[in-house]
Amino acid sequence: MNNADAVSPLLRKRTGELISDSKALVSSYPAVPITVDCVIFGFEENELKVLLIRSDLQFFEGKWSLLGDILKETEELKEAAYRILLQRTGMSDVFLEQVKAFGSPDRHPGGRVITIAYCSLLNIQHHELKIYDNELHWHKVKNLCNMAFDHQAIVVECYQWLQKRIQEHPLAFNLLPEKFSLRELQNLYEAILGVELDRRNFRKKFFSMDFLIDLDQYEENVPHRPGKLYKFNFGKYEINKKKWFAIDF
Amino acid sequence: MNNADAVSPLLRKRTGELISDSKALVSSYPAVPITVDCVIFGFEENELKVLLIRSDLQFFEGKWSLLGDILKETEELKEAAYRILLQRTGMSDVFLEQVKAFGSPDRHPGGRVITIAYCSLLNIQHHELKIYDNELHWHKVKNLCNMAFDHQAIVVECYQWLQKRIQEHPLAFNLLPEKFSLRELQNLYEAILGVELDRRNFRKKFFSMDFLIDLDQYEENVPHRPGKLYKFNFGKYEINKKKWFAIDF
DNA sequence: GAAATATTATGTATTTTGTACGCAAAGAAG
DNA sequence: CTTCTTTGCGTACAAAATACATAATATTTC
Repeated sequence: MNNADAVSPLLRKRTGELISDSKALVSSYPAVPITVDCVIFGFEENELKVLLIRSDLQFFEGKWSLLGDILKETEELKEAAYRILLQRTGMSDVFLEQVKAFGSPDRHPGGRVITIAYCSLLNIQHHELKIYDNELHWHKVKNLCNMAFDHQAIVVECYQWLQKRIQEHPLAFNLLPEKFSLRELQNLYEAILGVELDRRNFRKKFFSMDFLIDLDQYEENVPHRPGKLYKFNFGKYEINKKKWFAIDF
Repeated sequence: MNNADAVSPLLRKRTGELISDSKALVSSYPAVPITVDCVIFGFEENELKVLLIRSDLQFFEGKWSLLGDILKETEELKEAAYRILLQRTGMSDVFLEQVKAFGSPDRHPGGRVITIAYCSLLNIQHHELKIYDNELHWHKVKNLCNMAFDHQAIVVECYQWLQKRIQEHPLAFNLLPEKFSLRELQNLYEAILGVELDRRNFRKKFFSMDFLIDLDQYEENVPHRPGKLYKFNFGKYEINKKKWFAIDF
């Protein structure tokens, strides 16, 4: 860092003269290492899960960490998040959105590091999903503990963000296979929101929105009467978003 | 920047050995200058406004810029935002929330600078509000143009964030005086959301939430029948948030 | 001071949406 | 064939959103 002679815009006296050398200005600014962390959610056995890796810092020995990396010099923030996702899961076409920047001066034991947290949603059963590193594991979001850095707080923020978002937008479908039954969809909402919903009213609500495509196919290998399978009509949703109603809580 | 020998967590080979010197690790990371930018909204003459300053970079001569500053070495992100607010407006007890990080590599002509955008809401008529710098001006959000950096995009994101938020939480009151009439409140919602609402139903909705305190005082110096003045009961809201209903759109 | 005008304040009728159930049909298991 | 579970459809009732009517109170105008 080279901030000895940095003059912040806030303290700079306005002389009427404009700053001509903006490169010199920026070089005088103190700099901070930036990382991007991905909170990758999946849904398995009726539980919301998050993908974590064992920390490779001695300081956090045995603790779990989010999947992150250093931001490259000429890389977009989102680009970095996609890069992490691709390398860790083998998947490229996944839902990804920025949630929040975390920048407490003491959040990293090695000095100040600011991280931008991204939330990602994917289908754990997807055929493209390939997790090579055996230090990677899916963890139930319900009982997280023993996490490195401020990563527990980051997961909590992303989880709350997700709870709000799935009620307002059709994000939840990213966590399911392309074809799903209404029961699977309901289980997902119940698990994420932590509530019990009435089957019949849940069904009625989704049908009234008219975004589900009836595939005229049925579940297989279920130990009960198979339910119909549906697809979400993302195209129709984009055209007429207003018909999306908030889900009960 | 000292990233010649930086090894990203993603590429680091997992040998089973843990990293003991986390300070050396962080020092090897490339670093980026960080700024915090405040999108300060106010409400005046039935219009949403944003506080801007003339850019002091020759590159952006004549263009308008958000109020921002360099992040200090041991400063919390939010702390920096409060510092900017205090120095620019003289106010310390204002609504402030992080909205998004903006980090395109080319958003600053002097080299890469990442900024964390905060949204702030204040009452333009507040007696504590003191704007010293005569390069500072309130601008209508409706017709912004000629802005420096990516600041126009940042304002747009914050505006959209605000539109969503005022429907779900009682943020709007931060833009009004402590005592306000129902008409002022409705004008505020109509201006921010860009819709027309029915007076009688708007009133009914707010009264049914039961968060407004009837002050038994009336408007003064208005050219028509004075309306009753109310205060928002933040305490009651904190206890029973569930009674907040979404406002119409 | 009376009438016209503008705005506040309150109410009601209708429609739409949410909620709580009942029950038949389809498959699985014994 | 009977029992159990789950899907799928329907209906009655309660709550909320919407549209609109009218009275009350102040200012302005003549």
